[in-house]
Amino acid sequence: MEPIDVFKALSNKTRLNILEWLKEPEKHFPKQGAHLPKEVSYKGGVCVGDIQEKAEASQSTISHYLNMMQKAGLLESVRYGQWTYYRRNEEAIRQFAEYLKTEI
Amino acid sequence: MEPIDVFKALSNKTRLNILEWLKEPEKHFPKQGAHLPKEVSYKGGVCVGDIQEKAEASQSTISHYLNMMQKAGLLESVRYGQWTYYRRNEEAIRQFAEYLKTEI
DNA sequence: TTGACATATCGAAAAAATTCGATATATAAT
DNA sequence: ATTATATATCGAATTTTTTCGATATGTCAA
Repeated sequence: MEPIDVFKALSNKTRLNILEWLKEPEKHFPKQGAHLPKEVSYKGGVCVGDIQEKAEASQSTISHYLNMMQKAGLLESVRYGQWTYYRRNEEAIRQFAEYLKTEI
Repeated sequence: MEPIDVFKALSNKTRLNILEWLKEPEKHFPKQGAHLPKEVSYKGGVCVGDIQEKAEASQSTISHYLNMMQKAGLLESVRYGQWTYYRRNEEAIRQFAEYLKTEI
């Protein structure tokens, strides 16, 4: 987890929004999980299409953003069938906040 | 203090270094304060030239960086004669770390 | 197996950030 | 006044980021 990549990932309003939305997925994505079979229920994950719709950018842009945020360590993803669900990587985020507090 | 501006300011290795160096100015800038009259002694501030020398970038680039970091709220500056001293804005940095911990 | 849908990847145009040297401004020293 | 020094600002070239539409890949349903 390179701090610089995290800072870059967070220096964009849309990406920052996505991270905040994913703190309370059920609040910001009322329809979330519609495609998820109950038995797997990827806790808190939201599919790309739902995120795209809310973020109002093109599909490729959002896909790119999510990939960037995942590489930075902020998000993690799981694929179920044709859907990819993204959720926050809380442990990594916590670590980053800790790093910021102690090192910066 | 716009979080996005802070994230942008921090998404560059040189600027991140500067912020860290300024945590312990006497350690990283042994000659610091050489120009400062004792009676004013701008606690912990380091002049642009010293920062530039250590950062190994052009004078205009460093001046630009410092200005950017100040606008973001990370640094504050005072001018004494022909020298401008920059130091960390600890209160703003603390606030930012707090924001990150609670909002992100 | 064909068609529909979700997401990822590609390639390119536009916008923004990086970085420099040159120059301007301000102060200090002679 | 002139000269030297420190920093800021300007203008431009280069690099990186943003953002899109088009296309590829993978999965599901009929």
